[in-house]
Amino acid sequence: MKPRITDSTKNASNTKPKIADVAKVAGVSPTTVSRVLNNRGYIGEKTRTKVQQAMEQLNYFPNDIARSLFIQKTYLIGVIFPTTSNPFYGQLIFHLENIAASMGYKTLLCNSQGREDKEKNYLKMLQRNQVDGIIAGAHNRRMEEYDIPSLPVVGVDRYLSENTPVVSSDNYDGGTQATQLLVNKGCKHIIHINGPISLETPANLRRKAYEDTMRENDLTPHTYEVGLDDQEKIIEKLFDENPRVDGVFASDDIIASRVLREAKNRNIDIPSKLKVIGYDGTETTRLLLPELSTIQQPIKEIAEKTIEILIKQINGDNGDVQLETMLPVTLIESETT
Amino acid sequence: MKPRITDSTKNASNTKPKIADVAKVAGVSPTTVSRVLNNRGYIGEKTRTKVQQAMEQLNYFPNDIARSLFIQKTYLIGVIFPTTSNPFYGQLIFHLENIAASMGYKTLLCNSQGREDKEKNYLKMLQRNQVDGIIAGAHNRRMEEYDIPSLPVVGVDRYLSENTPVVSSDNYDGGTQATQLLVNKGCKHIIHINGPISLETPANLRRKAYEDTMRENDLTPHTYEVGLDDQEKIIEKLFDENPRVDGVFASDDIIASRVLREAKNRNIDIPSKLKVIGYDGTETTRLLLPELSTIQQPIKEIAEKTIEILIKQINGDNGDVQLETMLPVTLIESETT
DNA sequence: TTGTATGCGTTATCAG
DNA sequence: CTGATAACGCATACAA
Repeated sequence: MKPRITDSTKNASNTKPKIADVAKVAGVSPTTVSRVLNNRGYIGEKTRTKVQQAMEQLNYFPNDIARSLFIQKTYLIGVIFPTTSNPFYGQLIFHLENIAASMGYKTLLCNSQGREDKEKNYLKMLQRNQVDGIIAGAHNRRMEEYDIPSLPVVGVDRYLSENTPVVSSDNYDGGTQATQLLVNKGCKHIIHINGPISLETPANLRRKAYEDTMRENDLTPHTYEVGLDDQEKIIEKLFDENPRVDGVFASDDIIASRVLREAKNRNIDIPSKLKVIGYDGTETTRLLLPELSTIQQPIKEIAEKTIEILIKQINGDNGDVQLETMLPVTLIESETT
Repeated sequence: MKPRITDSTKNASNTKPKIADVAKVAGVSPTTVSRVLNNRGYIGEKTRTKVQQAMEQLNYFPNDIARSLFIQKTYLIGVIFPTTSNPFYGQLIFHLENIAASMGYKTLLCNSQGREDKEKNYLKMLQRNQVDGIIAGAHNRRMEEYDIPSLPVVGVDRYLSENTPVVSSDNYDGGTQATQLLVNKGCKHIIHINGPISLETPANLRRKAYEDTMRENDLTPHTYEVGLDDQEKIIEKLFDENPRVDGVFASDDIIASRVLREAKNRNIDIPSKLKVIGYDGTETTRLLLPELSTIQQPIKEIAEKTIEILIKQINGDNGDVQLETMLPVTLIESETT
């Protein structure tokens, strides 16, 4: 009952055809084949079609490895982030790959999991693979490993090293809008939750904006720092230590969702007793937790700007790349405020 | 105030050092350098250290492109899925890349967005790049394009072509468990929501299991088909047409979350009036929507098995690869049932 | 308009 | 134990 495997007429021999094979079939020289492949120089119409037919017949695919070796360019970019599993990075990487592909670049994916050793290994791997550029938003502190001579690098929401361009959302404005919204809604005891301040990231501006806005409104700022694995514990502590808390600005939507959960556990009504606002506003979060108010990052625009700057650098236009780009955020007011 | 850029002592010239450069510095032949690089053949201890020092000094990185060209192997695998933005694919791709990396393979990322034209382009791109293998779970129907002579391919939850191995969760068992749970909880009017049946995917077994289980319990199965863009509309229709519905088995958690939302809009209490169960159980869903009961796929195990089969094929062990692998699911009972 | 020869950086073969 | 040489598949300078 198994369907028999029909003999493919495409390619009798099992080795991949190369330019020389195409040339032989078409009755021309390898150079000519290369010419029709790249539309370079003058070629007769008849020879062109002859060659194209030969390529069809042999099911020929150009070998980009050999080509890369010769032209000294791979059209490969490395993309290093903690994990595609996270909705923000997943969506960001989707757009990065998508835009890169539309410009002829291919994406080598690296999930560093926030581990410095992995990140360094990936960096070496990418260099061995002769990538044309690197996009990263992955690690803890500045790494001199990112100072690679003549290898363009762009950071997303992370300062990678001196002189490495960074693209991010307008974190200060986002932090201000989030905090001010809670204030406007009458919250008096507003707490901020953020990642460790030791991470040198533009996202720290969210915290600064929070603190500034609190002070401008004669309120006392209070920030809790969380890591990746201690979020639940810290949030419990937050509630234990601050029974009067009536507003929380979480630096991302995952943390915000954990706050909502803990509030539910404690029978604290949202939003009458406690208002919560997050940050990111990914598609997935909007879908699964639409009731969460949040500051939405312009993820697609961040990706576009990042690729634009990277490719500008790859092409040697180093003159007019700005070191820091901040894109506008959008306040999404929903049911938790 | 700008910090001055300290002259790097690593590499004065701006061109990447190659084996010949290392050889020159170490005072040996390129062959010898290659030998210490690959630990091949016999090498004197002194020459080895001499060479290693030279590599350090020049900050030498082997050129994997050139190496690939010679050894006829790239250690590259192509990964084609609709989008990393989706929590299920994001998590799956994370594990795939992670495991591949641990085995020395690099991942070329392709987001096909469910579009056949994009998928075909990616397939060509991957072949031009001489990938050693392809993992895909991306498209609508079988494509003969996946029948590539001597290029290993493994599908995840998708039948790609005859003779292409597939790895998936045990969809039939998952569908049975989900449906039976609703039945056990007393639901009489259980509706199933699934993707178009025209997709030739093992996930269709979820539907079959639902239908079989319903009949075994003397209930009438009723399935609504949704695409990517019409989910909200179809779900509204479902409620309009079935006022007595008291149970919904959605074929993924995103759909399930939309059902929950619509139920809320209509003031239908969950779970007393309506019970809902989804499918996937990704980290993100569990985090953002923990109240949702679901059938959890063993995503990491799926990734492991997929890579195992792919690499087995890459290594030419074609004998004992099974065409279809189904991994066990886990019922997560939460608050929506 | 087309063909010949060379080299991209690496490794394997074979000789010393 | 080490070195010279050819070849992987391709694209360019140069020749015809």
